[in-house]
Amino acid sequence: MPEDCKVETALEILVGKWKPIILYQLFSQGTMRFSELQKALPDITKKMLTSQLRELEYHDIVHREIYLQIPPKVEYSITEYGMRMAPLLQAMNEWGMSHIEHLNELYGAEMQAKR
Amino acid sequence: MPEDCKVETALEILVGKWKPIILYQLFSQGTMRFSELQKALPDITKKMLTSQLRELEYHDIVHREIYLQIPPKVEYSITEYGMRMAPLLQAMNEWGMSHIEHLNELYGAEMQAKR
DNA sequence: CCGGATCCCAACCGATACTG
DNA sequence: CAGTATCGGTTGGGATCCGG
Repeated sequence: MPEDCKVETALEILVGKWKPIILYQLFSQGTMRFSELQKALPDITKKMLTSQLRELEYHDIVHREIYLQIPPKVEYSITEYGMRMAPLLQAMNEWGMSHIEHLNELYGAEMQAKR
Repeated sequence: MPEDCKVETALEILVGKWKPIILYQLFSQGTMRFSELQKALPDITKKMLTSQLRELEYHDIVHREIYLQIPPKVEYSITEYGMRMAPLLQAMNEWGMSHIEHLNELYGAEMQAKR
């Protein structure tokens, strides 16, 4: 039965213009401050960075640590549970890379995996 | 470097309100006619079914076989290349199922993995 | 420094009607 | 049967400004 397909559940968590790249940063850099994420992702607005992080936090993928001080300091990191996503992200990344090659073979290399 | 993250490439192909369930149908049923897909997905409109299938076809995941006859007959199936997505979809499905359980533990079972 | 609130636009999606 | 055309609603995301 179609209801048994939970691919969409996995997608929910990853879908969002900035989520994959945010996760990539946190996975590779470890703990990062809000401003460090901003620096790493120059084109994202504060609003988007906040909302994307909040959704990841809701799903227990990202942990938000608030330091009560002036000026404020907030650090983000991958949760222990979030670490369990690593193999999946790795698999998606590898599949994505090979798919880009495949598209180049199909349609030629003059395009860069645009759809 | 962030540009090496191709998770988004994999997402591009799966994102779309009906793509996962369409793939689920084709993977489990094999070849299906347009009308059979419509029957299996009662809430999808022809327009959406067509457009989602076209995008999957562009990415060489789905094959479209047209029979020139009256009335028309068109069959859709997973391409040989598309078959290589099976392990990834399987992994995403399993991760999704376990994540639903995890959310239930976190927030209680009164909600069904809604965000 | 780390956001929230508001407004706005573009892309996505649905309903309906029409066609080879 | 298997689509296309058109229109209109909804939602995700960006720009800007305000606040603790």
